[in-house]
Amino acid sequence: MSQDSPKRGRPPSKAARDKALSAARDILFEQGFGRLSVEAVAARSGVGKPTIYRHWANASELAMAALMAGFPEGGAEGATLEQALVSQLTDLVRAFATTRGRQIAMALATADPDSELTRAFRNRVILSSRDAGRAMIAAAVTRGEIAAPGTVEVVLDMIYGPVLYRLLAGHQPLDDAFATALAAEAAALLSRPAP
Amino acid sequence: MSQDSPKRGRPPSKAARDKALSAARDILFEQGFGRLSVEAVAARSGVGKPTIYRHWANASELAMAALMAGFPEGGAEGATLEQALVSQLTDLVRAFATTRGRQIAMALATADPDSELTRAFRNRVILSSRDAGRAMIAAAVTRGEIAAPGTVEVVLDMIYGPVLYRLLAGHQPLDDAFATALAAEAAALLSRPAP
DNA sequence: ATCACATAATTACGTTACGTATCGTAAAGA
DNA sequence: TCTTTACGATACGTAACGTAATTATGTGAT
Repeated sequence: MSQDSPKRGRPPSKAARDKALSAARDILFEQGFGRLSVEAVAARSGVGKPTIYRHWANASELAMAALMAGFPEGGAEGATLEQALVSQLTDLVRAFATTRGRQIAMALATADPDSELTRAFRNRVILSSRDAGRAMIAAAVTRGEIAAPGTVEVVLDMIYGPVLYRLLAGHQPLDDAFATALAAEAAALLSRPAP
Repeated sequence: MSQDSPKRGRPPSKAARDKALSAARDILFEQGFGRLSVEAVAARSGVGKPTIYRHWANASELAMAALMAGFPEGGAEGATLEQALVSQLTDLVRAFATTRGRQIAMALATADPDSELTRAFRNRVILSSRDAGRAMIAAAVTRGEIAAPGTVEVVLDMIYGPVLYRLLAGHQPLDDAFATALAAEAAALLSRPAP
């Protein structure tokens, strides 16, 4: 499908799209989410405002698109579950601990939850690590390293939820030490023999 | 301290403050966070705009103040750790699952993290349940119901983080069933014998 | 080559909300 | 009464919104 019309008229300029995204990213890093407006991106990039609105519905979606590019994949490697978790959670925590992290949280919270781009953003930023984690747990179960947990989805929530929690609540630091401790605690609990 | 001046001049009107808060809450529930503006609150409440700015720095702070009132306390009761957790997490999940929940997340993400009111909000909404949880775990340890976990703070993150995680990421439902499953999984993992 | 068409950039517009300043009025203590 | 402080009303300049009209430009079809 989607071979309906072999393209009539002037094609959308990938250059304009990239210039807008790049300007949005610059503004996000330099001035933060609050300063990101469609007008500012238009002014900085030289791309016309209507063109930006042709690509994204509002500033939140533009922000998400800009933040999505260059976000690390969720995968990780390691011989044991704990090693794999440490590696993955360290990457994740580092990505969130930068200025980018709070901006991502803002974009997530602000954006329309049902939007197409919001879903893509969640898949890329939130759920990819989660999927990798699901595979890691399955592998550990097959290895006999841990017993199968009662509800895998809930266990995944317990592993990845804390990262967002610390970012938003800010009650405790979000750093490498936390990533290590979280991986260790999760692995330790899961490694205990099931009754 | 703070007996500096035994009050000169016209005292701030508690009535005006309450009217503004109540109007803000109404707008939040009827139209959501995006529609909450200082102007709208002023128009709806009859309170002057400058008066509102005298009380709160911006719309986010006003929203937090409005949301803070009427949020459930974090406490919970139960003979076993799991029972207490089920009760507490059900309350928490219900509070977040309503429209209010997403608005709270938005206010949290949007507001200045260092603001005075933001800290108060976090204490009230986020950390009170966490503190109750810490007590519940300590009690369960003393009862011999569970072994002492490696890092209590991390375990608390693993219990309460998932709620915010599901709210923001939206990958899985945030409902009573989830509260029950989360409590069960946490209690089951903690109840396993330490190696 | 020329036509039809979709997109580009520019410009302008009406709207909403911002946060501040000024004003005269109202309520308290001195 | 006088002083002080907060009140409501109003007005202001600024910023950004999202849309429309316009002209220019690049591409496939005729």
